[in-house]
Amino acid sequence: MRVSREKVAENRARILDVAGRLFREKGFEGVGVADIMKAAGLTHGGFYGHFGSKDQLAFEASQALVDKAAEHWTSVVQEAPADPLDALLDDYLCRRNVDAPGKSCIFAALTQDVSRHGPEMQSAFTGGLQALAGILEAIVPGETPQERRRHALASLSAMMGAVILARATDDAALADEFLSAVRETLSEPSSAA
Amino acid sequence: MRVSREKVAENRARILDVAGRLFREKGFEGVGVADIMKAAGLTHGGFYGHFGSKDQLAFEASQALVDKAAEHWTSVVQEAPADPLDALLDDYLCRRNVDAPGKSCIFAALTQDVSRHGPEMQSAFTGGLQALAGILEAIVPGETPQERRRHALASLSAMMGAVILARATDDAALADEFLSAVRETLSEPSSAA
DNA sequence: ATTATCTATAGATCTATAGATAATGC
DNA sequence: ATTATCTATAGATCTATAGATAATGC
Repeated sequence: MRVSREKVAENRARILDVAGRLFREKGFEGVGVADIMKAAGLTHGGFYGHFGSKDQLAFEASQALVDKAAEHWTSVVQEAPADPLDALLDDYLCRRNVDAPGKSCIFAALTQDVSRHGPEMQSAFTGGLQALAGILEAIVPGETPQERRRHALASLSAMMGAVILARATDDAALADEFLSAVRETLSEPSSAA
Repeated sequence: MRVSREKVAENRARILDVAGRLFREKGFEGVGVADIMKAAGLTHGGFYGHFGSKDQLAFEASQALVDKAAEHWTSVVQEAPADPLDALLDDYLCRRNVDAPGKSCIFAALTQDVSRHGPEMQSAFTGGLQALAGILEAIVPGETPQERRRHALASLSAMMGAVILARATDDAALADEFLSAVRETLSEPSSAA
């Protein structure tokens, strides 16, 4: 059952896409190659024609999601030139984001998994974090570049921390409190101090 | 090879202790029952005399670590009545904490794993997060209880977010920046605003 | 006699590979 | 003829259990 060259590229892209979703939902170790291929509508054995190993897929899918996150943040900021920080906070700190890990930020879903992985994966995450920090530096309050850098990294920690904690509780009210607490704290100009 | 009743209790406690360390280091799915028992100096099969399943061990070990975290925070705060918030920030946002996940805060190590688990585990986490939030509420700046509550949840998000992100990067300078950014932002009284 | 632990293994699952199959593309 | 996918399976690993072993505690 050979397929056209175009279909091959399509299949590879679909495997990457499905893997990105399942990894974010279940973690790298919570999903197998067979699960991914089945969700992509292909057979288990066909996987190794596209990727050398599950680890290589995990790396490529993660790199793609890291890049996608930076692109998404850039577009959210560009589409709201009047109040880019508020737009970003609204976009990130929302229930939809908390409830759909398979469709949202890789950092909120796989950071702890990545910290247990090898240096390639951590290098991809480092690049993504620097990119997001750079976007924030340009829009957070602060008198000096140092102040804005510090504020950007603290904001990044709080935003991702809030979503990560909100997902781990079965108390919906507490989850919402995490989101709104960070939302309100970061949108106050005085919090830059 | 039967052992004394006292030894049995000791063995059970050691399994829990070793499991708590290995789970924090490698995640719930990254370590097996055999690994845990070997690290505890016992054989694989003996496990099921102490716990009904791996999942039950994961729950009991997590509950114990959640309780331990709240006790630790309480003692840190009590030992520095002059500046409890600074003491807590110093204790939490440090390299030793980042570098030794097996010995430090369960929330910084297993929160994303827990968000993929069942409601019992999430319930244990919820209780722990409320306890830590309560400790923070008493020591963060803020005029009203609402303001302190909000500040406590935002601080919790930033503290845990910083350690989680610091662990996922291979760039030691960036990791330190996350820690110091949150450290400095949260210790400034004006940041409560 | 009871029972905590050990030895051995069943049964399921997971990654990866080998060879067969069948449609594309020279 | 080439090659992307499929079928089938090897080999490793993981959870859990059954029966044997040997030291405790009535």
